Amino acid sequence: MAAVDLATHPGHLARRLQQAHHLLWTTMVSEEITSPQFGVLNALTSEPGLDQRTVGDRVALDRSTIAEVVGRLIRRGLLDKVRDPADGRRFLLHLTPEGVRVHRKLTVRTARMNQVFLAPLSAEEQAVFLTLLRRVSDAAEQLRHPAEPLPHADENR
Amino acid sequence: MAAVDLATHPGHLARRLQQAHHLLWTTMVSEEITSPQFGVLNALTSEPGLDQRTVGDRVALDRSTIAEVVGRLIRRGLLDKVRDPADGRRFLLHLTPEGVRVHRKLTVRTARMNQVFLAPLSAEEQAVFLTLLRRVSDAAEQLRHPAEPLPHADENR
DNA sequence: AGAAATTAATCAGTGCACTGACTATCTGTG
DNA sequence: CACAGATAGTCAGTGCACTGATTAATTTCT
Repeated sequence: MAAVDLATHPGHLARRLQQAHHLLWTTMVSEEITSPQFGVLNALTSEPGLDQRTVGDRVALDRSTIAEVVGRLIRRGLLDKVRDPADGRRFLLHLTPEGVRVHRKLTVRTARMNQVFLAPLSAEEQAVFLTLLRRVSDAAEQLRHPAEPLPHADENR
Repeated sequence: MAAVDLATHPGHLARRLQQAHHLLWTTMVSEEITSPQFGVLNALTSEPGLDQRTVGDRVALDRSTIAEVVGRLIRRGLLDKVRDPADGRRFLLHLTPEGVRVHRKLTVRTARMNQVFLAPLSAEEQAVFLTLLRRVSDAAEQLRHPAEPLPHADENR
């Protein structure tokens, strides 16, 4: 007995939301380029020449994952990376002309997809939804990089 | 030039929300048992003897993923599966005593974790947040199984 | 200048997630 | 009863995500 209702668990709903998004993305945006990959292209559109780690920060991909995503984009010829002459640890990333083209094409499609995705909500609800998503995500992000020593719950009180 | 703001993209925020949840889960609930694994234990707590596919439906895991998750839970001794004598295609799943014990322990911790996760929102905001998450996810789910107005189509409001 | 600490990136290992192909079993209709 | 279609589960392949260990380059602190 004592089973809980997963529909009241934000973590479960977060996973379902991502599944829903994945479904719409692959049908309405692209089967080749994924949403995180688009995020990388987008970051390098506004800030060309960023290093790998900083791009990861911009699109919320950790150092291991950003390496894989960048690798795939390079293999597809959408990106290239060169060692930073000023700091030999870094690789600087730039979009190729093809990368620019793909980003532009997908930007239009993602806009349409976002509309469909949020269509079940009214305009005001959509705004609230995005704000709440941001607030919860940002708050947890603070825990990862604690600005202050966080009140870590006592294990067995 | 034409870069978009990912903070307005629900898909990006959904991914960030899941990352946030993962962080809290591993620190506050368990490093061994994952959230989807808990979902499976929970489903079998309320409905023991379900077959694999149905459990997958309950916790939103597709047929491939549920197979892997179930495999891990069996390896950990929290679950066992037996062929359905009435239908040789199916495996029926049951919690082991250890599985019951783990589910009970984690249930308490997930409740605490959910509180922390949603703490940045007021009580009313939390309710709104969960409702909006459900509505968007459910709507996209309709697209997967093309809507057919059936009598019992609205199982759960 | 030289040792110590920091930082960027890689690698190995584990787990979730989806698709498409395949096997085995069951069901419905003629 | 037989066979076509549906269903449960597996398997191979790809991609995201996190951790911990390692390597190489840079910065900081004596």
